Amino acid sequence: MERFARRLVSSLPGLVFRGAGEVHNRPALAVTLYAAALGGVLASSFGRIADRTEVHDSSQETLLRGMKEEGLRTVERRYASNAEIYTPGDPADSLYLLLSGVVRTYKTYGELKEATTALLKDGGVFGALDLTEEGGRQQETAEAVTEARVLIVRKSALAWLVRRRPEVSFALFSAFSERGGQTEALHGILLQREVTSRLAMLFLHLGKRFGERGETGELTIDLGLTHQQLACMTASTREAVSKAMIELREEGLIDVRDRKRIALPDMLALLERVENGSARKSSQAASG
Amino acid sequence: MERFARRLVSSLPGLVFRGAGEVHNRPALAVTLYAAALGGVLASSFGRIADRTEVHDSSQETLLRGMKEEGLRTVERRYASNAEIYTPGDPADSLYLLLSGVVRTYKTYGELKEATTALLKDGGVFGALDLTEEGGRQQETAEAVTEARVLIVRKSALAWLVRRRPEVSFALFSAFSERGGQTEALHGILLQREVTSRLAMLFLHLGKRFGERGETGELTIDLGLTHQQLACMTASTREAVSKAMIELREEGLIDVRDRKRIALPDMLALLERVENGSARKSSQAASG
DNA sequence: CGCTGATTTGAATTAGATCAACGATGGTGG
DNA sequence: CCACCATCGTTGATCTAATTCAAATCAGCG
Repeated sequence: MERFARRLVSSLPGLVFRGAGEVHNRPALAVTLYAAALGGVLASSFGRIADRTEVHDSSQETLLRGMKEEGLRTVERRYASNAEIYTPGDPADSLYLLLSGVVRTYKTYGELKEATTALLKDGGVFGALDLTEEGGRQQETAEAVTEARVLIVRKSALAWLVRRRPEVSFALFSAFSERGGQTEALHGILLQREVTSRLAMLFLHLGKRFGERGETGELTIDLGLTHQQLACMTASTREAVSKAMIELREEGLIDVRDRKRIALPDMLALLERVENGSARKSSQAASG
Repeated sequence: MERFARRLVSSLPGLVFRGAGEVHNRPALAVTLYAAALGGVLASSFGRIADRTEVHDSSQETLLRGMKEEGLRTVERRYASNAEIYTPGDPADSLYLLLSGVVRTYKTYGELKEATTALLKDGGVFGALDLTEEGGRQQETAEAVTEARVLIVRKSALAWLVRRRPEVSFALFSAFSERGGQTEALHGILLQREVTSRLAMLFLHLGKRFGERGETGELTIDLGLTHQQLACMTASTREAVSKAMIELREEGLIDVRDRKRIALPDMLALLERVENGSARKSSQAASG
């Protein structure tokens, strides 16, 4: 798949994939690399399926099978839409496996402001991601976006399982790094200066993770997100999101269907929009 | 220590630690929680020592001992200050353990702009943090800030070791979650709207991780950071950092000693500054 | 139908980026 | 040891983007 993405990317004007060692501080570098990161999605737009999620799913299966076969005590719980799963201060002695549905985690900053830190779909793992600190507490809030089924496992039980079945640790590593990728993506969003770019970046990210491919082959994000929610994910305001959405819509980069279904006709154009938007005002080769 | 932090925090006006379930959308909540997270540092300002790093160090020892005893093939390498350890596109088939010195990882955005994503000290682990994807590539650049000794281990070798010695996986979990905490902290910084707040947040973070306690009991950050470097860590500019620094200095929240030694006389006041700075302009109870 | 919440628009204000310029600093090589 | 140069810190003027505030429109729903 990576080969495929490389071919795909290098077939576009201004996007050249370079090998290791050649990639220092060149124009359009960020586009290139991010395009490579988007490889799964881009490739699947040509009829192929991203393999990242498959890998991940299989590792979750490994984990679930291991837990089952060793008779680990787990609790499966259902949460209605908007229900809180845990809040800051709750003991962080368990890990949460999302079996179905969508869950988001967020932090509150300022007095009333909240920022979404991650959006998870089935197969995701959340809760403070470490097995060592038993006495820790949650630092953020997790809430169900859609109805969700969650499997709750004590970290101590998981630690026991890891000792007994080392291979499940790989499932955990995989889940952790998946989560790491999420937060990395959030950086990609927050580091953009302009609201429009941040929003574009967010859509790229959401499209990659939650996009559904319709009949026409277009990727659509159908999470029923309000402008307020988008503002929370881009560290911005409702109004600014409204304006940025209109801007992106007029440029044909996104397309809002009936109610809150966001279609992404051209992810690469969207990506270039991000680049150009921020490239316009970049200066001062930084050395810090 | 947590109990201690709680007592400490709740002894301050406006800062009340609440138990689980009581912590929904209350004023000063973020202060409370962040103060709890800072517990180690705050507590140590009363003569106690943060335990987080100790735990971490011991887990790295476990890892090193395991690698040694099983005869894992590793490469130890020295890097001069400012030397590049890897760049984007390099194969991500190894993990890097920082034995001594300081290393930073950064990404380039736009054409010339770079953003520091993590600052690591001895005991830190870097490189793409997953053991599963062998074929992946680095997405960011790692460079030595000070002279650094780095131990490089193949992921495949590490995977073998995990299977053979399940306990080392805990060391890896610990290292990964440490890194996760780093990126979380970065979010805390980037989510602040104002440069002054972002800078204050950065100092809190750096103080927590790199602060040295002098004779007077003050925490000082002595990394020789330039304004340009601070700008890179706060997604801002040199000039804006200059102004923000002066502002913080005039408020007595930081104190710059001879050359580039930043002293933090009162971490909690700094924290409240972040809160108030953003509280002034918070509105719209968010539900997204 | 009137309510509530979401979206959109506009005007005023402000924070910060940008650009330019200056002295200070520190390291380099002659 | 000194001249040179690059980087750093600071300041001010200008300009743009985004927040803030206010208000109108629109949607679904009891």
